[in-house]
Amino acid sequence: MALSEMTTDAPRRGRPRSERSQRAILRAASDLLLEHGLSEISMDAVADRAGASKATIYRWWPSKELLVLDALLSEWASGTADAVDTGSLAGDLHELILPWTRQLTTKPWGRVIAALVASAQCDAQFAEEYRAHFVKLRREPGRTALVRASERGEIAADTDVDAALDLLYGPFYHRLLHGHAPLTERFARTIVEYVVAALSSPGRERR
Amino acid sequence: MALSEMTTDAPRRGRPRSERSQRAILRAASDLLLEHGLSEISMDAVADRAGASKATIYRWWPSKELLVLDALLSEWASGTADAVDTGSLAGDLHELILPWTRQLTTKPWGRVIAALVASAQCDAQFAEEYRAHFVKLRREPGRTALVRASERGEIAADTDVDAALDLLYGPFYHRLLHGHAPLTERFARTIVEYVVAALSSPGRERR
Amino acid sequence: MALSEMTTDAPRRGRPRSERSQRAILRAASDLLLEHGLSEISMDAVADRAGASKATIYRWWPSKELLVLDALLSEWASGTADAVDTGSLAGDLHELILPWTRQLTTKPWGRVIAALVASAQCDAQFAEEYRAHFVKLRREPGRTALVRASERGEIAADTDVDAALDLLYGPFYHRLLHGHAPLTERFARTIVEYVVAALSSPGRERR
Amino acid sequence: MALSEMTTDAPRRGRPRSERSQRAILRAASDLLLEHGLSEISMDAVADRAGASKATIYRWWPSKELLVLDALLSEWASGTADAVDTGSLAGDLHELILPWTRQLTTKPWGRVIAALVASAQCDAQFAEEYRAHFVKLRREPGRTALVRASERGEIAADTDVDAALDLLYGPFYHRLLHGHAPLTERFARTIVEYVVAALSSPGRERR
DNA sequence: TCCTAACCGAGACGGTACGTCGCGTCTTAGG
DNA sequence: CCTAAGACGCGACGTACCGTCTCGGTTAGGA
Repeated sequence: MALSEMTTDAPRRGRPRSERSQRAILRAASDLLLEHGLSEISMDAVADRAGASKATIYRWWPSKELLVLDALLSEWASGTADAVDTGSLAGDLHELILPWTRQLTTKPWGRVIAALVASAQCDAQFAEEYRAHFVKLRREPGRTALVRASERGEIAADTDVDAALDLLYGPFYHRLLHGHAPLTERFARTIVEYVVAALSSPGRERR
Repeated sequence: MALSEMTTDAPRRGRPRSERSQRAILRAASDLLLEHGLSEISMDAVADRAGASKATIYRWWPSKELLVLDALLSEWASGTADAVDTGSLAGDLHELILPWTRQLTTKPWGRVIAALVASAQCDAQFAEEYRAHFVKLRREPGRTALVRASERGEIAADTDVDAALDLLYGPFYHRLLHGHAPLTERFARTIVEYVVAALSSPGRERR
Repeated sequence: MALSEMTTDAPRRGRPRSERSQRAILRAASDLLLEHGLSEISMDAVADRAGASKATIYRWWPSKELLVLDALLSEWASGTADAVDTGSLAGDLHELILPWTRQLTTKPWGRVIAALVASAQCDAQFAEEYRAHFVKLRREPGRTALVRASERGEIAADTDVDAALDLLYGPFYHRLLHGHAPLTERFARTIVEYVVAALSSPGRERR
Repeated sequence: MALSEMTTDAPRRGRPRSERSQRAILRAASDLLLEHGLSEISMDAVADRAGASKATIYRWWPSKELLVLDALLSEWASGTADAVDTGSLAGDLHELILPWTRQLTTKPWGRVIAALVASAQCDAQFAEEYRAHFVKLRREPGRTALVRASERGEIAADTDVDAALDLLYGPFYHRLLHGHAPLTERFARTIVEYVVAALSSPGRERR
């Protein structure tokens, strides 16, 4: 509902928007998304399953991609989980990464995200929307943790934070999207360990 | 041509396959791919531009995805570039990564690859084909370099090679697919540096 | 419109069928039919000329044959011309046959009908539809005239009415479909004369 | 074989035409014709079933229609049956009509002929070929019989022979092509009887 | 005994049309 | 003003035939 809510201050006249339809549409989209790929689901099918009309969907969501993005967000409504300060970089990153990977692997969201990533390639506007809600949302807490670690002197002051964030998140997206190996908890711990080691390497510190 | 070539030893009967058509089709696919996204290009358009008939395309490529994969491979025909032994892990990884990122950034292949990644989510067979030709092809030289580094004692013997490879390649795919930051040479150098630092960290070695 | 109209009493929901499209499609079909043979016209061409979409055509007519049949009927909408009672068999048959042959010869319907006849050979359902709307529609007034003549004693009571109707209509269809000779008014008069002679022959009456 | 035989006097060099293929093709065409309609059979299917190549078919028959016509003629190779002089018009017509209707009804040739008739509508050259081999072939003996009857004084000297032939054959083609009633022997006898009555009607003679 | 012309099968080729499906828009009636 | 229903124009899908075109082989007569 995050995306389709355009809060106008005007005291809306006429029949109000049906919450029932809205929920049914997002639910239908989510369900179909887990069964098929984004390109395999049709607006007709969503409308059908939701018992809604296509016109109603298009009235509130300008495209299939944004509908799906909204459906995804409404499924993951919780979970922003502002960075907890555990006192160490390793601890902070664990707190960020482990719940996130668990969320990613409970259901086949990988293909949904992959499809959104693909859609984003041809639609700059949607790309921005997607990045704002998916990528940055996760990176910002990570950035906070890195800055804290830098202030504590745990990592170098001249650390390339953006590259470091890519070093952290990249491996997960890589496995999620390419599927060449599973996204296990063990893998998550290993990556966090490597990232911490990379950034806190004495060799770098001395430079 | 890698994919559509099924070398049968049997003495081919009937009219032989037209190499001209084959090339024209792959070229048309490549060209269109650089102009539009995978989902925006139609088989009709490819056939039209290639001066071929749709039937001919479907005779040799079972799906748009495999055609596009083939087109991509034929564009990048060269470039496997077996791992050069420079004597150091950092040198080896540079030799692998820098030419590859240069190749990725000369043309807008990002969206093509993203679309292929998306397609792979819903088609296990294509996913395997894609991974074999795109992902593994790049990982194997990296694996070789890591094994050499391990044998030289440059990195720990118990290094998780698969995770390390994801640590190396993940950040590049991340930026390529999400587009939140550019794939610069500077970025490549930084990531290689971090990866080397992560694996050769004295803290790890002593353990 | 006769064929594609399924009058349901239910209070029609949703957007109503577009009469404009319907008319344009039938018109396009008629026009193309007069220029080419049934097998030369394509649904694409009909859709194009009608400014309609193929889906709309297929929504209302299950096959090209039924569309063409409908187009033909809508062109000949009038003209059933219930048998007029002129007091004599010869007069009645003239009233039936002459306007009909004029209708048949004003435009090149011959090849259209021939094509429909051919199509009917392979599709029993369409054959029935065709016969009901084309053949029987004309035979019934003829049958009425014959029965009247029989009641008047003009022809034998034991006349084989079906054979007599074939004797009457067969020669016209023969020339129409085979084209070995023209369907002139003179020919029509001659056939009617022969048929009346055949049925009212004293030789037969006495038997 | 009648149609595809262009007897050149030149002493053909090279490999002679394969009679085996020719027979197989005609047989395949006949078989498929009895199972499906002309428009349902494809040259590919004929080639396949005959174990021949499409090129071979097109080398000898310029179109599907002419191939089918040839196949039909080769099935009915015999049967021209020059008019027998029985001494009476009724007898002569019986001799002509009864064997012919028997031939027409033994197998579902009706639809084949109907399809040829339809094809003839759009191809004047084929139409002529068809009429020459199918229609005229039957009409000529009929014409002979009528002329004899006229000379004997059995029918009027001013009889319109062409119309009379249409009166005779039309009803059969009508039932054959429209299928509204069966082509029984009883029907044949009735039509012949009516035709004789029509032509020999005293009313006409005296006029 | 070769040579070579004409045939043969197999099967790929550029096309055209098929009938279906999904898109995003529209036009109804009704809450 | 919103909703469900559903028809609309559009355009791509993957398939089936069309008639043509190479191929490698085969089968004759003439050299």
